[in-house]
Amino acid sequence: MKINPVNILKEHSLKHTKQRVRVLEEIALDTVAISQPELEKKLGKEIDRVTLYRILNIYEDKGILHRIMDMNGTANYAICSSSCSEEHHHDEHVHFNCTSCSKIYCLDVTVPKMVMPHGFKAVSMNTTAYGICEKCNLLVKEN
Amino acid sequence: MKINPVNILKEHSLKHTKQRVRVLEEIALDTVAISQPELEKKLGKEIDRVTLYRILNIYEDKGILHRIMDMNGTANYAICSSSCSEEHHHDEHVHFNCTSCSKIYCLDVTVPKMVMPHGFKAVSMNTTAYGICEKCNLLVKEN
DNA sequence: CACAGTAATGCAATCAAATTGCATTTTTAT
DNA sequence: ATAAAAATGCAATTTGATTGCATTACTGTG
Ligand SMILES: [Mn+2]
Ligand SMILES: [Mn+2]
Ligand SMILES: [Zn+2]
Ligand SMILES: [Zn+2]
Repeated sequence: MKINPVNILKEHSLKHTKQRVRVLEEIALDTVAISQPELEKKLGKEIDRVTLYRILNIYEDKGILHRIMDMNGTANYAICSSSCSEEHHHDEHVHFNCTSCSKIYCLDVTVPKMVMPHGFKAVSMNTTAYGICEKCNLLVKEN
Repeated sequence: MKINPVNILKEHSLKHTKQRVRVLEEIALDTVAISQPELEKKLGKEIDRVTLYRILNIYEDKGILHRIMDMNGTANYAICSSSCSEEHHHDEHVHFNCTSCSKIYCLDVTVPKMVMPHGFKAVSMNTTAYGICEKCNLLVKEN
């Protein structure tokens, strides 16, 4: 699915600025989530650090990006599926966090329904698997 | 199950200091996980901030505590089940993060096995449900 | 139980992440 | 083209975490 930053901005009635377009382009480059530090490094001085924070926050609020926290408390961002909205993120798929390369994948695996104890009402679910990703597994085999 | 801080320290061949005992006591007070900021506040100036960091880290390494990250990237700590070791944490239960009181519960619900895509080898799993906890649900009904 | 070696603690300093305030620049509607 | 509103960049601040080192506390041995 092709990402069109300009359309996305329009759809969410956000002003079209080159910084906002740039951030979406960068995140759309790869299917794996990108961490805030990585993004910062890639964008270098094209975009001010503070502006990046603000853009990421607004994108999350609007349901354009979803944020996945890794075990170090670092934020990672990926483009949301089209069903996400300002009211609710539909991010009910499993994430895979590679302990070798530390990349985070949005897997096409749905989180199974789980029965909560009496009195607990779950409205959303977050599942992350930790282990070795496809690429890292291949690298090991080659050597 | 009753927690005995002194025994726990012995079992893991850690030196017995009043700060270490204090931290375990505090965490054992409640079955819900406690956040680092809360802990810091509760311990006040009994224990230096830096010492607390070091104690929590060593407890996690040793498999005495497990760390649960909330959606803000804040660390929360709970006593591990007895089956946890330095080699491997067995924390395969579901966590419940209340969006109202922000408490994190270790639920007695096991994470169902999920099939990973080809090439991805998961070694551990982390599942957190977000919603309203038992206590907060009761509070709502009362009003 | 004293003592020596070793490890843990507390404090100050440093590093890093995130937020805030405000002047300047950019966008968009008219 | 213009004006109002919003976004950006920069400096300053706040908050969170780590490091180095002198002092203090623990533990095993005699
Ligand atoms: Mn995802
Ligand atoms: Mn737990
Ligand atoms: Zn990998
Ligand atoms: Zn609650």
